Amino acid sequence: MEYSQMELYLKAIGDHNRMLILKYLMKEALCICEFTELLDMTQPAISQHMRKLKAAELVMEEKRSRWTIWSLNTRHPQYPILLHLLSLLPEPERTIESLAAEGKKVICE
Amino acid sequence: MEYSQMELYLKAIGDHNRMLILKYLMKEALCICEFTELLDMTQPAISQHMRKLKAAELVMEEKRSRWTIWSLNTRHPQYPILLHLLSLLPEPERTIESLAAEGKKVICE
DNA sequence: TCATTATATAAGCAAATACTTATTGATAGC
DNA sequence: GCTATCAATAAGTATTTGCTTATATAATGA
Repeated sequence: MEYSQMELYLKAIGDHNRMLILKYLMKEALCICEFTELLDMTQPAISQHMRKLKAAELVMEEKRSRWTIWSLNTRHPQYPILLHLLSLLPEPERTIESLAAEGKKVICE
Repeated sequence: MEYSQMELYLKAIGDHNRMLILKYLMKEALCICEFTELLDMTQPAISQHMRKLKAAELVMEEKRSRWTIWSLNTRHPQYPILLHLLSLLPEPERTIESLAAEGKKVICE
């Protein structure tokens, strides 16, 4: 692995919000509009984060009509390391389920 | 592990020059003046990098008279992960031995 | 076809980062 | 005590990063 690749990889993971994104994706595939509610962030901010995670090949996207569904790239050579790192982190407070209770449940497809 | 801790940890590792520093420290403890030659960087730049690695508890320092000897923190809870990540990287081109051949061998202690 | 929805992209801004030159602080040797 | 050496720190600069508001693009539904 090139140094530049490792730098891209670790920098992609090593951001507070992107770690949260990855923690959520461990459970299930999600779309941007779900993340905007879960993380209380603007759509472009989420989109930029996904662009970085995609560039590092940590996530994959699937277009489903007007929705883009994001999931973890389980085929990544270092996927087990990522899982290990993420397992060290606390579970995020909000869940898709708690969004419903807040009346913020979004519907993707 | 707190999210902020993980961020500090990954950001500390995720820099090209700091990865090189860590690769060298896998082999042996070294001082700033050795790094300045190995990495062809200024002393303050190296010092700032060591400050970041120390803040993330990845390295430890030992003062020996006028020299500060740096070594990996093998007691770090995630030390095995660090070793694994570093093992994925190519060996640095310069070595302490090649410095001698270049007439740049420095003497610490 | 037009309006709506989802999201990528553009442009700009503030903060963080990696570097530099200069200075300061600590230690050793004479 | 003075001088030399090593390295931490200060201050400044250029670049990168994470965010915003605005806009463009793509897909769906009426």
